Parts: sequence; C-alpha cells; structure tokens
Amino acid sequence: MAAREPTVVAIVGATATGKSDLAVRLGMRLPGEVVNADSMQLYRGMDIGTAKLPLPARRGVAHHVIDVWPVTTEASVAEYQRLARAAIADVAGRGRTPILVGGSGLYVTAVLDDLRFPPTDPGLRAELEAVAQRVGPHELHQRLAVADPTAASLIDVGNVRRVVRALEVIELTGRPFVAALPQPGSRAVTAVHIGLRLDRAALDDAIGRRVDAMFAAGVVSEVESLPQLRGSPTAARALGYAQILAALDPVGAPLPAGVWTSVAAEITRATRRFARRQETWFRRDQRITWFDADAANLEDLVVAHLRERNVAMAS
RNA sequence: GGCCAGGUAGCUCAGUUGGUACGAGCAUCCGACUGAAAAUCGGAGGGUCGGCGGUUCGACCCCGCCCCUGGCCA
Repeated sequence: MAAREPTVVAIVGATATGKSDLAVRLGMRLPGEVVNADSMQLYRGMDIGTAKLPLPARRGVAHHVIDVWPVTTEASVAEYQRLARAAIADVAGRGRTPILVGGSGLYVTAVLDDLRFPPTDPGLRAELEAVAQRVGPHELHQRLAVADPTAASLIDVGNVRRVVRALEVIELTGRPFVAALPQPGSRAVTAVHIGLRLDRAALDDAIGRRVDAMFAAGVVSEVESLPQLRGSPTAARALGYAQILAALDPVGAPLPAGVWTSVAAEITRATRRFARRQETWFRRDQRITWFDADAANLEDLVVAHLRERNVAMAS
C-alpha cells in the first residue's frame, strides 16, 4: 500500500482565467471536491462580486471553505489554514481528491507549504497602529530597526501595516520576525500544482467582461443587501465591494447619473491591477506547471498531466 | 469672420519673472509579500513642452504667422 498522504491538486492563476470552472470539471472526473483558496469567497452573501460559482454550475461537486464567515468577521490566514487543511483531510479521508482552487497567493501557500503563523494580539496591534499614527512611519520603522534589523531591512518604511505586524510578532514571541516566504521544497502536503494563464490582452478582456457581468447580475443590490458590510474589517475592502460602497457613500444624496459606468470602469482597472499582482506572486513559484487557459482541450491536457503525476483517477 | 480660453508624459492636468521639465494622478512594466493578502508597499520606463520663423549668449516660457480643440459673439 502506498503512503496514505493525500495528493492535493492545486489550481492557481489570476482572476478570471477559469479556475473555478476547470476545478468543477476535474472534480467530476477524478472524482474530487473543491477546497476554496479565494480569500473573499469565504464570506457569506458575497456571491456575485466574488464570482462564486452558482450551485447549478458546481454540477454536484462539493465545495468547502466557502461561505463560512459573516462579512463582519476579520479575515485570518491562520484560521483559513486550519479550515482548509481540515477540509483537505476530510475529503481525502473519504477517498476523494482535494482540489485547492483560488487566486489568493498567500492562502494557497499557507495550505500547501509549511507556513506557521505567529500569534496575534488585537490589543497590541491597535496600540502599535496608534503609535504609528502618532509618531509617523519613519519613527516606527526606526523601532523595528532597533528590535530586528533584518526585518527592518526587508520591509519598506512606508509599509506601516507590515512594520506593525513585525513589531507585534517580535513583542509576542520575543524573537525576530522572519519576513520571508518559504523556499520551494517546503511542501506541507503532496501537491500537483497547476496554473492557468492568459496573455495580457485576453486577461484584460476577460476581466472587463466579468465586471460587466457582475453589474448585470446585480452586484449593487448585493451590496445593498449586506448592511453589515460597510465598516467591516476585511470584507468591505474587497474589490468591487469597496468601490460600490464608496459610490453609495453620500447617504441620502442622489447618485449622479452614470455613476455605475464609472464605478465599473474603476473596478475593472483595480481588478486588472490585482491580476498583475497575482501573476507576480505565482510567477516565482517554479513548482507550478502552467497551462493556457484558453486552450480548447484544456481539460484533457490537465488530466494527462495529472496522470503523469500519478494522481489517482477514475478510469 | 471676430473675441476669449487652451494646445506640456498614453490620458487628465500642474509648472517655470526666459537659463538644463522637481512634475502629479491615472495608465504601462517590474518587484516585495508569514494572522486584513481582492490587503499593504517599493521601483522603472516614458515628454522635439502644437508647427514654422524671429528676438536673445540662451526660449517650453517673449514676438509674429500658421495649424488644432472648446466656448462666446456675429
């Protein structure tokens, strides 16, 4: 008998490249179940704007770690890591292949690699943020330079968020903050890691179409149906939601004509920018095998690849 | 036809009493990334300053003519 360690199939890539769709097709074929690795799809009620597959489109393939948080919950990679690993163990325990799908680079890394998140302390963090407000970024960065020169040299002065987090970790653990992602080879699980890519023109086009489709499907109503969203720690910052909330902001004030056209344009722009960041993140991972997302025989190519990598498959 | 405003980076616009464009935002490209990551942050490329001529040691800034755009008046 081979080792019982599960093999995870991971599908990554920029937004709008068709990851979810491919995942469902593989789910039916392996068979397998989807484990979400999209940070915003964890929120309940945020469906249209996060491009969750509607139930029928999932074709009976189970999806895990999706719709688990109310919008008021502050996101946490560490918590996500626990949920996702538990889901993977569960799926594998039932003899099925876990298919990890999503474009949140850190989330994917947190599941696949041996990432360990030091603890956090909201009070301490708030305190540090207050200090940052008071003394300014340079002074704060100075403190980090004293406490942990290495971390200070790796984190930009202007990146207050990361400076705060580094100081928080140092304070909590009494040890230096190691601000470096694990090197390839630190896999926590066995994984076949594939990426979907589109050239810039096709990607930008797909994003534009996706944003238009979201408006047509009623994202604005979706936002309005989530009164708790405004002011929420994480969910309110989600692409699309943030811009729509801003447009809706002047409470009572009549919305200028054509707002949504310009808001949609803004969201499209922001999403393209985001897609570039996703590409930058995934690009450096040499363990990913890339496939052209618009290949006509994409599914077959991927299946062939999975067979080569000895992923158990229904015949 | 006359008057006014304006023609400066791919786009929207700053700017200089004449001395090498401090340009900014957006866009583009590249990168970082360990408890908010759809977040947060860093870097780079890019301009014959509408055209021609003149004044000047020197003009994107002054003068003349021309072209283009918007508005107003006929």
